[in-house]
Amino acid sequence: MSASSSNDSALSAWEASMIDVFVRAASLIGLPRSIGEIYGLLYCSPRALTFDELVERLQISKGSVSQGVKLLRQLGAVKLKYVAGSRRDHYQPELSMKRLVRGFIKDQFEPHLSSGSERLQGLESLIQQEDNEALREHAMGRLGTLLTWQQRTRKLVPIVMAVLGGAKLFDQDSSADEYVI
Amino acid sequence: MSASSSNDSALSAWEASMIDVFVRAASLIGLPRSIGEIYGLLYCSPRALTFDELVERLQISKGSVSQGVKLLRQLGAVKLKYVAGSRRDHYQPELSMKRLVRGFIKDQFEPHLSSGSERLQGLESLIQQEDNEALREHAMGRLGTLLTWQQRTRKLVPIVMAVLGGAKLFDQDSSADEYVI
DNA sequence: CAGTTTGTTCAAGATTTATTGAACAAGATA
DNA sequence: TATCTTGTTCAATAAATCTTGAACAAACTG
Repeated sequence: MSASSSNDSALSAWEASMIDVFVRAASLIGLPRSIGEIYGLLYCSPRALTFDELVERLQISKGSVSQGVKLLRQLGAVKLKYVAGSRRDHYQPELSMKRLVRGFIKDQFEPHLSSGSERLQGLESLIQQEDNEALREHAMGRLGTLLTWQQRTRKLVPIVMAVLGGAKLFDQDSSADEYVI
Repeated sequence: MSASSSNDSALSAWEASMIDVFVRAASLIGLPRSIGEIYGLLYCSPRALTFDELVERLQISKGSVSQGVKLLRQLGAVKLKYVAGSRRDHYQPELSMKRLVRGFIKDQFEPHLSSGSERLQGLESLIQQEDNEALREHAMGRLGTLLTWQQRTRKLVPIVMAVLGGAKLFDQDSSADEYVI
């Protein structure tokens, strides 16, 4: 017979291909392959899947599934569904793009933005210790630019969320579409 | 005397701290440490720096500087400045946030978005090979959702660029600020 | 309680990614 | 042409990250 423990849980062609899309998307935002696989399989499935089903169909370890599901739930990308008569956890994917993006921003992006703010605060006093006056003034100017960049980034977040929430803006640059928040 | 070949090119406290900001930012968008270091040092400097100065002040190899500068130029984050009377290349940082973001999106983001489009195209025919009709219809529904997400992402790019370009939008969600493109 | 089911933890191993540095190419200089 | 300067390439090495799986904890079952 065929090699390896062939079970009927193998992924179909379209499932493998759709999971591949999520694996690439995960990699794009710096998340490991297994995360993309787990979310991808849940996204393909018409019903909530159990821990064991994820292990078996994806052929990855229990450890990977456990950690992957943990992070995905933290991001709000996967939710538990309680199924009567079963002790097992059943996992479902979040399907709202807005919530997915919000979860990612809140968990993976905002913390860096906040710690960045603190860091820039401390930078000013270090710059004041520079002896060379011209260089010190130059550095203060650059610090100012950095603060501007930070402010713009902060303003961007709610705008992105608004667009993903279905809001429309009027956009005079792109002639074809009209947006209004 | 002190250990190691101590030269007077060591980074000052504020330089190290500012470079650290860029190293973290680079890591956030999936770029290696050396890229953040190179851009960071150029950002600190009041004048264009040479290849050798980057190697010596950052204490990284010629290979890293060569590859790092190559990518940064590709992203449009670093530009050459021709200096009369010197054969060496002199590098300067791009200081426009809009151009920095545009370069990053064009080089590192758009390609993935484009290849994603192709991939979704092929997915439909794979789904049509699914025997189970209910499952096939479910999969088609999910593919549709994915296409919607892709469209929204594409619409987002020009909006982000517009905001970074200084455009203002009216935003009814955040009560404090008013934006109008 | 003893055994079972379900999922977690984390150190070790596997894999991926980044960095180094010696050999090399291209162009200036003498 | 021979030599020097400047920067690139890429195979080997180092470092960072991910995955595995055995040991463990918690909660249910009989």
